[in-house]
Amino acid sequence: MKVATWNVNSIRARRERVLAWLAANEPDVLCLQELKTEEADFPGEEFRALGYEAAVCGQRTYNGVAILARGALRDVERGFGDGTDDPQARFVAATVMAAGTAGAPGTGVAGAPGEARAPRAVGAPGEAARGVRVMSAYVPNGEAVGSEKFAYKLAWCERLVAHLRARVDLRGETVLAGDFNVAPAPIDVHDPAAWEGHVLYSEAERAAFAAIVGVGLVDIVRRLNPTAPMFSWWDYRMLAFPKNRGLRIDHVLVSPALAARAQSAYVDRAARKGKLPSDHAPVVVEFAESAAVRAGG
DNA sequence: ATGGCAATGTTTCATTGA
Repeated sequence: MKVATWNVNSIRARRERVLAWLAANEPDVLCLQELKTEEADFPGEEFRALGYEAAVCGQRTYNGVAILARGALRDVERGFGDGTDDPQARFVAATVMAAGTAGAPGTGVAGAPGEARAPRAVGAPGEAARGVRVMSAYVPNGEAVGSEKFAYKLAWCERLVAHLRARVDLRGETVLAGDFNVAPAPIDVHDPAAWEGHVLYSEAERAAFAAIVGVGLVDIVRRLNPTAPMFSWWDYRMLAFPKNRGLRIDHVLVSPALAARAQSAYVDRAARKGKLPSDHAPVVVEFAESAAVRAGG
């Protein structure tokens, strides 16, 4: 199973780039952030033609998140459902059925490049019954430390923690992926001394991120890559990308059951290149097939 | 301390992002 997350900075502006990336990389799950689009304008049919179902929590102009997956999506939840009446579209969850049980690149199950295909059937019975719970999150930017938006960011993270504790089964196979807008440690910042105390790399934000992980999740990209920076975002300005002045702010957090199956993780820097890229690159994690699937169901 | 780049709607500039 291959799972990815990508802040695309407008799905309408990045539609062709995302479609091409899906066709070339064939992840089982892709979490998207910053759609900047209502669900009605989300290009769902084009993703369906590539074999992906979509769960979308959209919004005009700002925010917006989605989950794309090969195979059926069940129990879609938009927002935290915590009664705060928050209009910002920053969280969507869905259960992906039998992700990764078939259709890996080269198997031919997914069809020839460019060939329209329906979502593939579920695989092993045990896997299909259980599924993988996937959450796509777009943590607020926070604008500046001490600002009103910064307070909203910290409060939003507390709401996320409450949601994870109350509503998510972390004993199962669970993925929380997205743009967290927090660099957790010095290794995640190109110049930690310069960034210290600024938004994205302040003590309060690092504590908020630690609290999210602390519910019982694993920062699997860092666990699999203990010494590499793994930057996922570079400023559009100042030649930040060619100079590799980046931050690791997009994360894939997984439950222990899934962490045990994780094999590799990487940032696809190639997707940040070329004309009109997003300022974020996709973060990808690959998992071994579950024991039930390896055994043939 | 500032601006630099990009997308969007409020469109010939302001807002937001990170």
